[in-house]
Amino acid sequence: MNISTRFPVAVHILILLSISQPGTATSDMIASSVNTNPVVIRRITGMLGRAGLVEARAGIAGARLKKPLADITLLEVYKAVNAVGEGGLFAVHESPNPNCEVGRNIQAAMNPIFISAQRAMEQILEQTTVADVAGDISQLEGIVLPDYFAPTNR
Amino acid sequence: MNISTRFPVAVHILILLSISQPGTATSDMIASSVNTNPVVIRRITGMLGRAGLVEARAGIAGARLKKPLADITLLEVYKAVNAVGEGGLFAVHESPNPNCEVGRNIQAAMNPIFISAQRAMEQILEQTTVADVAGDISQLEGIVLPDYFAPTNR
DNA sequence: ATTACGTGAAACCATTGTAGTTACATTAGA
DNA sequence: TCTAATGTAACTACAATGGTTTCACGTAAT
Repeated sequence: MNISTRFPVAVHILILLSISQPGTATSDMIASSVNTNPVVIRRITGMLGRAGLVEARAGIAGARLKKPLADITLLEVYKAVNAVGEGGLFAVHESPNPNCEVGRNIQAAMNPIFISAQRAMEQILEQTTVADVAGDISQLEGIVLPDYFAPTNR
Repeated sequence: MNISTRFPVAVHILILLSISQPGTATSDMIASSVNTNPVVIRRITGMLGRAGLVEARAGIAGARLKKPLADITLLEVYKAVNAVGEGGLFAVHESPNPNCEVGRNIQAAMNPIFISAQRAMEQILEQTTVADVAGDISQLEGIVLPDYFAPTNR
């Protein structure tokens, strides 16, 4: 299995919000860029709102960023959309046999490795901001974007 | 979503195979330690066999390790059981709108980050062998196991 | 040879997460 | 008031996972 597309879609949404004139990035408009249904966009925008990354109010077109993109790491977005569920990235097999020496210790033995592997992955996401991604896009386009898209410390 | 339990179960299987007398670790016996169905064990053992980590033959009880546990990294096991599917750890939203500057570049912009995040996670798995896990188990048990369980370079 | 045991594999099912879709109440603003 | 947009619930389709049954086949012991 792999990590939900909510994650890249959320990044897509944030970038669109930042480059759009206020009130123009409706869920319909965003959906046509992402190529999905507006309700999917509203669901994800809602998660971003609950995480404090954007502010969206019913009836008002277009959500508003609550932070500049340069202050939003990919890790924040990833967590906002619950990209990896409760139990962590790695699933464990439940209730192995406590009467077997392997069964009763395997989870304790593997857990630290799972934790550090997941953290290693998340640390990469933490080192990049959404502004970095937007900057890469503008480079790919050969377009000059405002200052706040300047790449950070990569 | 999270990574399949096939991964920890496969590690469990390998350790059981190594500490069992030859021919005693049947899929039934392993299943009772893992607490699942014997067919699930055979399915996973089959994947380990196709990856060259064990050798199992129909009619012969218990698979045989083809390498010492100290020579099997967790990454090898993880790949053997196809813990992360074809598309990689991170899913991308398909066919975003090519008429939008964000839509037509978002994948190219995010892909390198996805790649390196996944690789960071996998590198942790590569640094640990199944023998290390077995060694941790024996430590938790306070049991002394044969030399080939000695922890490697952690 | 027959029998018992174990593996390999196919087939089926229930569960879960994801994403798409429809429908509708609610809110802001012209 | 009317329009447009959001928030949310509900339903659907689909895929991956893991459990289960069933059966053919291989091995080994009697």
